[in-house]
Amino acid sequence: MKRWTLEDIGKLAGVSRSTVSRVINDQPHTSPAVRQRVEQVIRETGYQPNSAARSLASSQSRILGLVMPSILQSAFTDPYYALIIQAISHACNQHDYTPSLFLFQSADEEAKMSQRLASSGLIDGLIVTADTIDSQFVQMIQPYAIPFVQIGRPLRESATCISYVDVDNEAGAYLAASHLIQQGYQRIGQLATLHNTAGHDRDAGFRRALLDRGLPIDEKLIALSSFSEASGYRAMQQLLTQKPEAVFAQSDAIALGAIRAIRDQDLRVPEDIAVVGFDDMPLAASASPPLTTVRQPIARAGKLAVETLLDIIQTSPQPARHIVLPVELVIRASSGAVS
Amino acid sequence: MKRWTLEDIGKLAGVSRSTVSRVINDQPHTSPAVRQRVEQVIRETGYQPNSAARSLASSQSRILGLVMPSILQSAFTDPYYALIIQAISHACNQHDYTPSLFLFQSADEEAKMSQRLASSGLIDGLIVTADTIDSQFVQMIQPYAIPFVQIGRPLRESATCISYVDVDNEAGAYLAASHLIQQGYQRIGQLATLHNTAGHDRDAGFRRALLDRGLPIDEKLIALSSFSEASGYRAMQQLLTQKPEAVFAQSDAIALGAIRAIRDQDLRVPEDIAVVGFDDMPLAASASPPLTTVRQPIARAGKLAVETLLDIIQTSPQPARHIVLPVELVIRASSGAVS
DNA sequence: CCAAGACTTGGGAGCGCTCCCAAGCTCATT
DNA sequence: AATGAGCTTGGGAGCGCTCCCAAGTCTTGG
Repeated sequence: MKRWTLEDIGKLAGVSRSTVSRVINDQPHTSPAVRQRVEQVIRETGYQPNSAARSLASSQSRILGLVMPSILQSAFTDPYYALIIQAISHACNQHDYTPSLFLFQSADEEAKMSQRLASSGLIDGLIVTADTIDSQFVQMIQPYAIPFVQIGRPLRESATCISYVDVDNEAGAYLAASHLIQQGYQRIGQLATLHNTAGHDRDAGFRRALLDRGLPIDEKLIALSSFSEASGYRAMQQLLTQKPEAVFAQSDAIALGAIRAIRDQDLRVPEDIAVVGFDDMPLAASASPPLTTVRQPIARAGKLAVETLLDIIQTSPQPARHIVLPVELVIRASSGAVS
Repeated sequence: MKRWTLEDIGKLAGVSRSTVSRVINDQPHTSPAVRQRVEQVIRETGYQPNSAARSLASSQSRILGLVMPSILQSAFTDPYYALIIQAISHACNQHDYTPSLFLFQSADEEAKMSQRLASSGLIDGLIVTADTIDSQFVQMIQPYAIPFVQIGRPLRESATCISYVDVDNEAGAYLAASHLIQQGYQRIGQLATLHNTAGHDRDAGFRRALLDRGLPIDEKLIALSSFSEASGYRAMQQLLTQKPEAVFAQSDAIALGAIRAIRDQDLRVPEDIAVVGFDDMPLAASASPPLTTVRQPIARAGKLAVETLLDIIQTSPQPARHIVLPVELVIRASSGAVS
């Protein structure tokens, strides 16, 4: 299969390479007849412009990088990441950008790669999933001019100058806890994680709902987990000693682990203990019983992250963009509600 | 942050750009003293070579593409894909290649992109997860010179000229079914998928084990599923009407769905029905009960796919490489074994 | 009719690097 | 002493494209 160049196509169509370039880049100032002739030759030859030459001449690669810092490594099988990656990939396809992936195994690797990602011209911009409390990656790339968007809220101290796309975690947890309270439950536990800002915000929303409804906050009803099914199982086993009537789990994976722990004690969901999750993963609706959960618009977040990044690349970095997407409560059987 | 060029670094170090190029590319014929001087200037300036210029001049991008055809779209949250992607990404990092991702939404998109992927110089090679029966993507790129490796066995007709990395699915299913037979079970069901070659091979191994041990194959004990937990649940519900004593599920996700269906009927695993899966996903060991399963070396497969592709890129496409990785049976509680 | 502006086209130059060959120096062998 | 081989260094050229400006043609308004 022959590699054609602009010059080749120009000769075949009887025009210059400049004209061919104008045609493939949809620029004005080419007559319709000439345009048609060039497009015909392109179709017949299967010509594809050389990516490296385009990048070098135009100073942009049309490649976006998706970065996952090393501390997310063990959580990577959580469906949340598959859904985010899928949404980002599809959005890139829509906009004629290529997504590339940077999954790091160590902080050293991150330090080594950050400079190269920011300076080599390999990528036009970055999407960073870095709402974890102790990730340094964003700090490392900030001195450079490379455009980036964070998925998840940054810490408050740096939030003003960092563009991010987040979901309203606090409101979601508030909805979940309020729903359980409205169902009449008083001893409401939480399976919480404090590794990232999402975890903190969900914890805050849970606490606010209890306070707003005049319920006391019993710290013994809050067990720490990480965002995995197995970790949720262990945390729920611990929480069962406190005899909660209901439990809010900060993610669906945690919720499924909690359900498994409850059933392993021959208790029933929701008859003995009601459960609410957060995410509305594909698995939630088909769980036993179907899971009441807070739906976060993951696909939408991924899409918006790409679009926000392209906006930054194409217009200007300032002002920083802060997008917080609404969540909604999806009531199914696990909370004992009659829906 | 200034963008430095080879010329800049050469001037600062008092050498030509050719010498700087030789230093950053680890080429011989540069004196140690000069090398050191250049490296010092590089450290002080933070110089990063421009990727597009390198690609254009050297005719290689050092970017590998990972392709997932559109029919895998709905299965993408299966942890198998996260693990494969993670392994591929890490192997790319080790070899100083950048992974890029092509998740397609339609066959049209695939057709449109195949030519560009194969011809634009954007990527040096492709890894294709395309063992599904009706994927056309591999056929579309074959006329081009682009190096590629398939993950999963191709159909027999095209197997000789396509390089692939697979696991021994047939042997794995044989082990699983044999284990159940050795436990004394006679009415052994299967939750099967026939969408891809892995599914076919696992079905073949299951059948061969039964035949080898003189057990009849009862087609009513084989229910069709796809590779998801929910689909496994539904298929198991169907299979329960046939009263199996044990069941081999072609993946861990299917097995977890089967376990849930069994428990929803107030039956116990393994006391009432034994279950064996395939994959050894992170979830398998921590399931209730811990899942007996066939471990496939996903991380190893992903790594080998990258290394095989680099070998093809760096040496030659022929002969095609066929790598089949061994699997192993991991005995836990779900099959009723005393381990 | 003339001048100015808009449209169309082509060619020079540059983007930042790698590849390749020429030139110079040093060392070893005859 | 002369010659050849090996090492080191530098500069020309090219990779394939985009950007920019010059030149030519056509249209419109005064």
